[in-house]
Amino acid sequence: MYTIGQVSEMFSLPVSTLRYYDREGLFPTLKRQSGVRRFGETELEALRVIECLKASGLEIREIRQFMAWCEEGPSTYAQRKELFETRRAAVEEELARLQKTLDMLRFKCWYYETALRDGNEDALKRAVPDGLPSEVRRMYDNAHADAKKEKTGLPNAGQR
Amino acid sequence: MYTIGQVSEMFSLPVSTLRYYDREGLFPTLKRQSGVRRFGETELEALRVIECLKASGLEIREIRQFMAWCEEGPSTYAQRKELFETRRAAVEEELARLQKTLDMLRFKCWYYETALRDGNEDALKRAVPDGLPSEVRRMYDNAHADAKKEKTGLPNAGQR
DNA sequence: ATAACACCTGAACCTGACTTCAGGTCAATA
DNA sequence: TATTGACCTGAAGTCAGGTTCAGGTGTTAT
Repeated sequence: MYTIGQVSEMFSLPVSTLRYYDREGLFPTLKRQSGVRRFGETELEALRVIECLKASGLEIREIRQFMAWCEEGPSTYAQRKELFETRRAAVEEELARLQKTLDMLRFKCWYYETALRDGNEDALKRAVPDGLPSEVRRMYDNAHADAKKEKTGLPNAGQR
Repeated sequence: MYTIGQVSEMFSLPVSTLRYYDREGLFPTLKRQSGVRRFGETELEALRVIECLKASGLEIREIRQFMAWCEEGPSTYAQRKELFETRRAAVEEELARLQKTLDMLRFKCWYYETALRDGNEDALKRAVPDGLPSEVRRMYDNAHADAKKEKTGLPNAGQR
């Protein structure tokens, strides 16, 4: 059993955030000893799942819903499974999106390396996009290909 | 040359967002004809870069800084290059983080598929983690390996 | 016993990124 | 000519996800 301070250390999360999660109903099974929260294995695993679902783009209130389903028992297996399948698809899309972002960034890195060497963008501006080295051209093309974007609900896939 | 409405269509962004970006100084070269914004190729490319930098975790004010550097000419090549290199590293880390998230999600999908088939979690709870099929075990282990997290500044890597 | 320390609460506050609102301009069509 | 539709502005509002604050409790080292 751990105190809030220990859990804060273990997960590198501010104590205030853990209290906020609790207030939001993310630890339905959390117990107290004379007012003090005691975190057990259940809560640690819950926290892992919370971080995972948050990274997958879920909002706090939806995570609370999931935790409520867990409390309800076997009758909600189907909903929980569906939730994770939806999240998996969302994260797979997000990965593809980030790959594209990465190609744009790599292209820009190459671009400014070259500009810095040349001292200006003159040759560069003439070369883009048809006179680019083939590997650079690949990045450029991938970065500029606009895929129809779907809203997958990944508002916070990164973490502060 | 395009109107704000056309650009809104092309990028699937609300008109209000484009005006907000303009207000925030993200289109330093944007011209107007009798009060009406006219977006040219420069602005479209700027918008592509904005979306890329946003996806990489940059805040609006830092994107504005970058746009200002672009206006300043060759003397800022080094800063711009460094910015993109930092962003590339951040996105590479984020990709790794998302991969781990994905393994957790895949594990949970398998878990609830099994629970749904069994009607309960009894056998499952006994199997985790040592009695898991090897592929599932791999996901579980990767998902539960805690890497030291660095703050890479990717607060909004997903998009609404 | 008194100070230090880690915990507690409810309420107010903060931030970033938009969005909405109220009121107005302008060009083209019915 | 009058109405429609797309544009404009500055200011205020919204929302999620925390964080901070003021004041209080309880257990352990000096």
